[in-house]
Amino acid sequence: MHILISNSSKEPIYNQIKDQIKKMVLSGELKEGDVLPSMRQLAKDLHISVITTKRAYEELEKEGYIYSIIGKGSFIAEQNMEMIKEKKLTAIEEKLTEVIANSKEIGLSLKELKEWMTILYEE
Amino acid sequence: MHILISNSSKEPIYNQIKDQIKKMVLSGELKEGDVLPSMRQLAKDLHISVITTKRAYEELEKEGYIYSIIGKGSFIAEQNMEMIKEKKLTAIEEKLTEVIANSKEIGLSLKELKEWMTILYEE
DNA sequence: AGTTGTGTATATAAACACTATATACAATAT
DNA sequence: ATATTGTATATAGTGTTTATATACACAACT
Repeated sequence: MHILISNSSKEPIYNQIKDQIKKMVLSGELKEGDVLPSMRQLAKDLHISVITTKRAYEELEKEGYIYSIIGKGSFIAEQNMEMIKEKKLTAIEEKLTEVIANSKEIGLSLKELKEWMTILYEE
Repeated sequence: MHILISNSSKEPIYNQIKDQIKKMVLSGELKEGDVLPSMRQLAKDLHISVITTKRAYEELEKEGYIYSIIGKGSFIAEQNMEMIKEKKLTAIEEKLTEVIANSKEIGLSLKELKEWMTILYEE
């Protein structure tokens, strides 16, 4: 369970924490039931305030990645992969719809759009 | 040339002005060379500061909708379709990049993405 | 030339949002 | 009981956004 933060990064600390934990969940490095460092411990390790780790964990909980229990600790939540996927798919569809609307406005063909996407995908 | 502002709106004043002028340009109500109210006159009419009208006009100029000449006034610019296209292309690229990032996270392949896009495009 | 009407630049104020914090409170484990 | 866990409240520091006053620069018109 290694979390690093960069003070020079423009990303806020709580976000750096969130991203790293999310990544570990998505990669399978962390699995359902796994214990996370306590807010206080993590705060001590990173030399930041408890409130900041609290914020990171709180948002991760809202997004369904972890859950916390007073007196016990914080844990990786049931991997509701389907749910996460669903959310991302919805987001993708929304953006894709906008992209297509914009493309049609300026007469960008489906073929051109696909070619562009291929280039971006492979970068 | 009627511009109205709402003080209760959450939209900033300079943006309300911008949007209304843009709309008139895009609808054809205002055409190349048409004279806009002077910054001072508009400020007086709307009971706001010149700096605010200045900001609206300034941004409209940056976006290519109008141009201003010291001592003369502000005018509707040549309708530069190319420029508008360029902007849309940039917007498309940004969204497409996000779409691809999201797709990779959940393992959506380029092929699947293309198929999806085809469906959305043809709807 | 002088006056008036244009747009412009600088420095500032006020409101708001965001990030991070200290400190005290509440529940659980031992 | 005591230590360890998460939680709630109130606050400080920072940066961004919105709007302003005031003085400057250029052009048109007597």
